[in-house]
Amino acid sequence: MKRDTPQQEAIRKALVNAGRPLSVEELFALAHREVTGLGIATVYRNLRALQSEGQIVTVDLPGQPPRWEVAPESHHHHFLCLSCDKLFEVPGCAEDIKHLLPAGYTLEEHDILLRGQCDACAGNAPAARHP
Amino acid sequence: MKRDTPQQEAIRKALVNAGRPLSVEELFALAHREVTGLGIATVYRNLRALQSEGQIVTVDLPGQPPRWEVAPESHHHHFLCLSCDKLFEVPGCAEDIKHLLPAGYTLEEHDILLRGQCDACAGNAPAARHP
DNA sequence: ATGATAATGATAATCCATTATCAACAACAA
DNA sequence: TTGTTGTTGATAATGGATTATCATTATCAT
Repeated sequence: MKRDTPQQEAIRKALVNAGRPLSVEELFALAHREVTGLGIATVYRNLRALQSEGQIVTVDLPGQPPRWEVAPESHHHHFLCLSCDKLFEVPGCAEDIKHLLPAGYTLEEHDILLRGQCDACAGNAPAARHP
Repeated sequence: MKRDTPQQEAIRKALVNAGRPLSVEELFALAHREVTGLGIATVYRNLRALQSEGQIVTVDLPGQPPRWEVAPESHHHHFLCLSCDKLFEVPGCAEDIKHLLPAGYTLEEHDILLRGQCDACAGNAPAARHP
């Protein structure tokens, strides 16, 4: 029977509190603050578990290992900061992507990835806005 | 001094003739038709060489090894067929992606990836349109 | 409080894509 | 034609992320 552990809770809460997709490394660092001695294997294990429970989903980026976010409630895309390498959720969508579709092709899914400087790295924000 | 070889030419021509980004596997299969005995290491070697010459660029897809296309002349994005796994170039861009950008963030780059059925797989095309 | 056993942490093993190695081959200047 | 040496093909090695293993620990129904 399933059991609750501090490790599980630390990992789940880190994802929820972050409010943005986390890499395994980010997640490990955050959860490790709560549970000293946390092992990386436990992070991977619990990520898989949370995924199969439908609580979280992977965010695949070009040329990078996947990140993880809480199962989204609404359609959105992502912004990757080229300075701090943090990934952010951006709500909404670009309507006119459908105009890109060549004749004869059918569209089922799409991804949009924006890259640049996040507010903190662009110098527009107080420090530690995204801890 | 640099030397010309049938392997080099087969690899470069396969990319040019394909008219769309190719994976290493696709490229290897195509070039192997021209040069029997072609080794996979030669494919990787020549891809790197063509890249450093600026003739080709990588196309990074989420969760997949990179593909390769001839250095683009104009801004474009890509369409991935969920049936045949071929990647196609789609010209143009979605103008209103800039509206996605949160306040305080600055945009430097963006990627758009469409997914669905290509014309051949959607049943709209004669066979072998994209050999 | 205790026993059954799920979960953990350390780390070895695996998986895949890519790169390094090196003997054999082949391009090409002379 | 020949010598130099850039290139190739086969394959071992590498690198990085993820998974498996297993002894130990900790949860929780009883």
